[in-house]
This record gives sequence, structure tokens and C-alpha cells, in this order.
Amino acid sequence: MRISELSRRSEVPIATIKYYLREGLLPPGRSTSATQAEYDETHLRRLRLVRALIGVRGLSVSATKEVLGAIGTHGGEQHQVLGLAVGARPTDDDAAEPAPAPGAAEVDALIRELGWEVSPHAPARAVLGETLETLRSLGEPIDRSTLLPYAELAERTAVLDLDQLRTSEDALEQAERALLLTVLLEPALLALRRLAQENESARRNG
Amino acid sequence: MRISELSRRSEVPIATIKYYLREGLLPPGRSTSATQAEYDETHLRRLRLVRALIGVRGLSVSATKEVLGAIGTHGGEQHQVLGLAVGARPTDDDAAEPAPAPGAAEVDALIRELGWEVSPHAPARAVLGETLETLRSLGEPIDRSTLLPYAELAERTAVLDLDQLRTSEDALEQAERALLLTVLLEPALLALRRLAQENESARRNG
DNA sequence: CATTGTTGGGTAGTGGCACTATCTATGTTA
DNA sequence: TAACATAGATAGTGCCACTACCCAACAATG
Repeated sequence: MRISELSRRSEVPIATIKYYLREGLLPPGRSTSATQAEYDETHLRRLRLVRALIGVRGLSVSATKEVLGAIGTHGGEQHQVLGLAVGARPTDDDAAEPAPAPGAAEVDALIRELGWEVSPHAPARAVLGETLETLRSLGEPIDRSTLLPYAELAERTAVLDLDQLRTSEDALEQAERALLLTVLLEPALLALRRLAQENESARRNG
Repeated sequence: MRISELSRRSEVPIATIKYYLREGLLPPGRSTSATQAEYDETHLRRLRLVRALIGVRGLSVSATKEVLGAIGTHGGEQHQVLGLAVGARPTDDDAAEPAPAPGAAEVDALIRELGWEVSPHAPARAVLGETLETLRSLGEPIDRSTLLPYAELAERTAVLDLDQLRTSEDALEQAERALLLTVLLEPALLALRRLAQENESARRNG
């Protein structure tokens, strides 16, 4: 298909598609001439994925590019890929801070206590540490004994997540599935927590 | 204290504090003259809270204002307050869409099945519905039986959350605590899930 | 083959957001 | 009295995610 059909089927303006092409979020089509290129279903699929990551999850364009790039290169290695999106928040801090990382010690201790086997460079470690540090500075410290039951629930969530992945064959498709389930499910899980909070609050207070 | 001390203690530039004052994120100080105002510890506390919501959680200024406004007016009613932040994503869609809401039926069914008692207007409903709808349109549908165990884990997370709140007295402080635990803990919970995924993945595949 | 329309590729413009800088009249402090 | 700080207002900045426009190829149609 040509770009106009891609635009129509994805409901993304042509100008925006061109922008994504420039930014490398979408692989270029197969050129058939100087002013013509051919796109296929994988482009459509990828475009919809991009839109979902940006629109539903709220990732920035550059964060989306990073995540998608990781899919392309690391294809099969699920857990290497998935980590990238978690640390990416719309309001991104400066890159390159090999600083001692606040709260890292507490995070290390927690992970050791849980017996988890995770990379020392996982961005999620920094996110966790930063959050704990912030809560502490606000006078609402969350200690390890408080966090532990949360971590156990996270563990069981992860089991559910991994169970969902057991059915794919193609490596690229597998990676895309993983992305959908981890990144795109995040707002849904937070929404569920919120609804559960409201319910629990109503149950306790009437 | 005056604004310069507030700035120094919070490490927020004076110009930014003035900006927050204009935007209503921070209540004005007590004016002592035409060009002088007095701020106290509550201002400092609030300012740090604002910075945490914007910086750590990535809320937009307007979303932060809404959440804080809700604290002010609804003070005690926790679960009414907490919902506001969940629906707020940095990339905000148009307001005012009384549209039939995609995937609402599925969400309703799920909530009924769980026996949860939540407001029909809870923003989290829409977020959940939208996410499910998006996943469906991407060819990766999450049906109710898949979502149910996630919801049960969310329920247990909510129990932990509410347990944390049992120790405050002051209504305003209580609301602030609630905000911290729900909104600011979100990145931490997602990070825990991510770490747990990596661990589980390593455990299964070696 | 001429006309009409589309495309790739490039460049420049737009609107929103979160600040940031500057100015002025008025204060306070040393 | 001189040096400095402040509230309040306005204007400017840098970034981001588009969006609009232009042009020289082409393609499709009659």
C-alpha cells in the first residue's frame, strides 16, 4: 500500500507518518521509485503500536524509539528489552548520571532479601530508589518491611505476565507481545489498583 | 519565611515558585505589605509535594493542580480524591467526551463480577476501558478471565494501601498521605513489577 | 500524450507547556 | 540614605509533537 492508504487505515495524518519515519519510529517503505514507496501490514501494525505507546501509555517519541529499537536488536531476549520502558517518563531528567544513585542501597537490600536475580543496571532499580528517596524526603518513609508485601504481589503479577507470553512463535512478534503486555498494561494495572482502592475504602468506611 | 528562603530550602527557583503561585499550585503567602509576603512550613511542604508529583510521577502542572484542588475541597473523602490522578496522563486528550466510552461494557462486567463498589464516573474506568480497547485493536485482546487474576492482585495491593493510611489524624495531612501513597507509589510499583518480570524471566529461561 | 493527482523528501511554521528573565513600584535592612 | 529584596506583571525561551507547504518526480486516466 502507499502512504495515503497507510494513513487512512491507521487514522494517522500523512504528515505525522512522515514525522515518525524521520524520527525512526517506523521503518521506511520499500522504494519503487524516487517518489514512491510501498508499505505493508507490518508497517501498519508498527504504526498502531507506536500510537498506542505514545497515546495510551504516554511515552515520549524518543522513549518510544528506544524501546522499539531494543526490540529490533535484541529480539528474543525478553527481559532485556522490557526494562527500557519503565524508566522512561515523559518528563525525563538529564541523561548520564553515574551518580551514587539515591536509595540504591535500600533497593539492593530489598532485592537480595527477595532473592531476585536482576541486572545491576536495570533502570527500574533507579526509579525505585528515587521514589523511595523522595518519599523519605517528604517525611513519609517506606521501609523495607512495608515494601516487601508489595514486592510479593509484584512477583505474582510478573508470573501472570510471563504466562501470557508462552504462545508466540516468531521472535519479533514475541517481542511485540511482550511490549504490549508490559508497557501497555501499565495504565490498566494502575487503574485496577485505583478502582480497588475505592472499593476497599468504601468497604471499610461504609 | 520569605520567598527567597522558601526557594533556598526547597531548591526551587524563585521564578518557578512565582509560576506555581500564579497557576494555583501553591496557596499565596500572607501579605505583610504591597511587596512582601510571609510563607510557612505548610508552603514548603506543599511545594515539595508539587515537585514530587511533577518530577517523580510525571504529572503535568494542570493535573497536579486538579489533584491538589481536590484535596483542598474534599479533604476527608479519600477515595473521591485519589481517583483524579490516575486518569491524568501527560499527553491529555480532549476534555468533555460523554461519548459511549469504548470498552465500558467489558469494564462494567468485570467490576460486577468482582463485586466491587465503585463510582460509575471513576476516571479509572475509562482508562481501563481505553486500554482494553487498544489492546483489542492491536490484535492482542485481554479477556475478562485473563484480567481477573490481575484484578485480584490489585485488590490485595489496595488492602496494603489502605492499611498504610490508618495512622493520621489531621484531615488535610491524611489526604496528603493518601496522595503520596497512591500517586507517588505508582512508579515504584511499576518498577517492582518490571524487576519481578526480569527475575521471573531469568528463572524460567535460565 | 497530456492532464490530473499523488508521493517522497525537505524545510519551515505552530501551539502548548514549563519554566525563566526582566521590569517596576514598593518595601526592608544595614 | 544607600543597597538590597519583593510582589506582581509581562514577555521571552527552549523543547516537543506535530503540521503545513513546496517541489521535483512520478502514476493513473482518458
